[in-house]
Amino acid sequence: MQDRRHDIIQAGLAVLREHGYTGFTQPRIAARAGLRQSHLTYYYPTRLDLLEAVGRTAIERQLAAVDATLGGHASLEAAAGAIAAVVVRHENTRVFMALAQAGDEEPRLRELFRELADGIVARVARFLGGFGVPAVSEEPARLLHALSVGLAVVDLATGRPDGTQRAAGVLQAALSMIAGKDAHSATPAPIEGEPR
Amino acid sequence: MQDRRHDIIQAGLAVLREHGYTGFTQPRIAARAGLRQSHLTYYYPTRLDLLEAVGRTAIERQLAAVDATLGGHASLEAAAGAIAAVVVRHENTRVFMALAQAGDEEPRLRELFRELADGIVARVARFLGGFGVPAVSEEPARLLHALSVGLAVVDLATGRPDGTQRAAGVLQAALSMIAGKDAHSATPAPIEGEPR
DNA sequence: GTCTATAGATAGATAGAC
DNA sequence: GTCTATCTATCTATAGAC
Repeated sequence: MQDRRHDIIQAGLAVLREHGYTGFTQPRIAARAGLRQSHLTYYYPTRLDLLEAVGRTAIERQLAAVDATLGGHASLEAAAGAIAAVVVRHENTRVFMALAQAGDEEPRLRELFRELADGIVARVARFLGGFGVPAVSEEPARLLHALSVGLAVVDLATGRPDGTQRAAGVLQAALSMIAGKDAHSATPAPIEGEPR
Repeated sequence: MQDRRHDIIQAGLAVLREHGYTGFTQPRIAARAGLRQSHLTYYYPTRLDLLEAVGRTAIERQLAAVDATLGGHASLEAAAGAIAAVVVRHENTRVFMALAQAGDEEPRLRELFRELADGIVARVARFLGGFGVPAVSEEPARLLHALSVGLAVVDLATGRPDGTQRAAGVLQAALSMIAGKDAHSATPAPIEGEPR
C-alpha cells in the first residue's frame, strides 16, 4: 500500500486528539501506525513537518465540523446547545491548543492557525448573516469564535461535570445579545447533543 | 539565604512565561535559579510538584492583575482597551495555557485551574455589578472571562500585528452588549495600554 | 539539612543496508 | 524508493557524599 503517509497522518491525528501536544511523539505515532520511529522520519523528517501535515488534515475536519454544527437551526439561540456540545469535546480542544502552542513556538505553524481561525470566523459570519446580523464588521463572528475557544479551554482544564450546561448557558446569553434580545435570561434551555 | 524555594519559584515562573509548558524543564529552571538540576529536585522532587508551586504564585499574580485591570473605569466600555492590553500579553497566556494542559493531564492541577477561573469570574462579576449588571446569574461574568481567554489564545497563536486592536474591538462589542446598548458599533475607540 | 555525581529513560535525527 | 540500526541530546529521578 502506497498510502503510508495517509496512515501516518491518521495515527498522528489520533495521538494528538488523545494525548495533546506533549504526547505528540514520534515513537507513539509510529507505534500506532504500525512502523518504527526511524521509519517515520523518512516520510516526515522532523516532528514539525509531521505536525504541519497533521494540522492541515485537522483543519479540514474542524471546518467541516463547524459547518455541521451551525447548519439547520431555527434561530440563533437554538444553536447554543449544538455549539456547546462541540466546545466540550476535549479531543478538538487538544488539537487546536497544540496548534496554538506550535504557532507560538514556530512561525511556520502560525500561518496554519490563521487559516483555521479565519475559516471559522468566515463561517460564523455567514451563519450570523443568515439571521439578520449585519455583516458590516466581523466583530460578532470573532466574538463568537473567541468565546467558543475560551469556553473549550476552560472546560478542558477544569473538567467540571456540568461543563456542557455551563457552556450552553453562556452561549445562550451571548447569542441572545447578538440577536439583540434581552441578555440575562437566567434559565438556559436544556441542551441537545451527546453527553460528556 | 534560606529562600532557595523562593528563588526557584521565581525562576520557574519566568521560564514558564517565556517558554511555555514545553520549555518548563528542570535544567532550564535550575540554570536560571543558579543551581544544578539535581539540586532542584531536592526541593521539588518532581516536575509536577514544581509546576504546582509555580502555579500557586502565578495565580496570585494573575488575580492581582485582574483587579488592577478592572479598577477605575468610568463605564463598562471604557475597560475594553485595558482588558485587551492584558489579553495580548503573551507571557500571561503561556502561563494559563500551561496550567490548562497540566490540568488536562493531571487531576492534581485541575483544582488549581479552577481556583484561578473561579477567582477571575468572581472579580469580573463584582466589576459588572458596579455598573448595574444584575448579579442574579454568573453568566455575563463567565462570558467575559471565557471571551478573554479565547482572545488571548487566538492572539498568541496568530501573532497578528493588529492583535490589540482586534481584541479591543471585540471586547468593546461584548461590553456594549452586556451593558445593554447597541452591539454593532463598527468603530472601536483607540486603545490605551502598552503597545505590543 | 544541603548539595552533587550518576543512573535510567525517552525523545529526535542520521547514516546506511536492502 | 523502502526500511532499520544506531547515535546523540535531553530530560527526570535516585543514591549517596559533605
